[in-house]
Amino acid sequence: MSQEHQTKQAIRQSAKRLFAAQGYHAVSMRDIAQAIGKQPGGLYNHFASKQAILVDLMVENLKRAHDFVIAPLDAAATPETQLDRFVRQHVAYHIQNPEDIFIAYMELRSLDSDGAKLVLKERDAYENALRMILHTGAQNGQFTLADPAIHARSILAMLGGVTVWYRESGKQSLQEITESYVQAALQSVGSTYHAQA
Amino acid sequence: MSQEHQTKQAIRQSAKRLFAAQGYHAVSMRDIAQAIGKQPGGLYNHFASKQAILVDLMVENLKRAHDFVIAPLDAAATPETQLDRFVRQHVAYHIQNPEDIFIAYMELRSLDSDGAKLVLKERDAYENALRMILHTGAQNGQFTLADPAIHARSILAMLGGVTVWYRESGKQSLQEITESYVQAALQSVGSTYHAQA
DNA sequence: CCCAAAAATGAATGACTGTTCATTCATTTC
DNA sequence: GAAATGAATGAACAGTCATTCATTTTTGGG
Repeated sequence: MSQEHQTKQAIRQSAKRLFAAQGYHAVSMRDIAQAIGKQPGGLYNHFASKQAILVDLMVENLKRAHDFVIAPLDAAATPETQLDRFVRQHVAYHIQNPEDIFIAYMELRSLDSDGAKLVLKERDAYENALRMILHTGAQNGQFTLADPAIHARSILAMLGGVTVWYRESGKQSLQEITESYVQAALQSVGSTYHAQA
Repeated sequence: MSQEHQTKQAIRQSAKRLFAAQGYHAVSMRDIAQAIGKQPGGLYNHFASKQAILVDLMVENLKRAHDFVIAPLDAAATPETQLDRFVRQHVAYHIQNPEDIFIAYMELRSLDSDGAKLVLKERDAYENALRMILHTGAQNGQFTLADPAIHARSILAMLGGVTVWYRESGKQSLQEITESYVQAALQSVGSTYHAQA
């Protein structure tokens, strides 16, 4: 049983690394098998198809992101504090899981219709949490924004760039980058709240 | 001669549409040929390879973006006005050329080393123009930002989301979306400048 | 120690890949 | 009207793709 898990986990890890580096369609089952020192046929003892590996990676990623970013938020805190904490955790998760994040952004279109349904359900739950923070903040007057949905997407798109930036930047520390993003996110919704690390 | 251009342009258009919809590796030369009602072998009368088609699309896109967004900027204007105009033109170009933009973001890794050199040269010229605006604004005190380079990338990443957002949003007009992005971009660098459409 | 179940093998399958090429066709140039 | 030019054809090439499967090997529990 631990043997089974070992191989299955090795497949996950290798597939994740290869999909992130080259893209789903550019990676073959032979590549994945070779990366773990096995024959391609054996992969089908653990996953029904190449597509099933991709779906597994994307769904598991979104569940872990939700547990790490959304679940710990204090519903009783102010919207500014919630947004502050959201950005910090979101950025931290991005930095800690660059390959998962890259795959999540790039390989949505490589999903077939069944897989897309599962993945999008998880993604919507995540986005909706941010929308609610902005919505509440706008209602209470702490935020200045025309539409919570569009600002939520704008913030997520902005934060999505952190992976690329962090990789290419040598000079900035993770803390400096995080503070910049917290500042940019808070200012983008017109908040005068001062970030607290 | 016009016959040649007709077919070559038809290849460009079909390849652009297919690459944007399915991704470079998911599209075959047969798919492109079929889309223009020709045989696959004939494509090689106009492009040396599949890779050459991708490079052609990406380089031409960046040259057109530069002509449309960067070139018209008034170097004598204030950084706030320049950033305002940059965002408007940038967003407009994104909305008007969603397929080019999608390919530019997604298919960088599908380039071989020769093609990547050509494409990245064009991209750097574009990014550098925004960096200079932020740099000048920070020096003159109109902007509040720790690092022009990181804020430039953060803005570009934020604006990059406009294509996805615009496609999925039914309620917001292009003008409303543009104003939101101008506001978000200006606020993200701490400017108190009021956008003027 | 045995035996059932799981895992791995390695060859085979048919379909699809980018690319080449001899040939044909249409159009333009002398 | 002949010669030249470039575009299009459609078959063929060698290679790769995801997947299947009969077979062998490994494993863990009674």
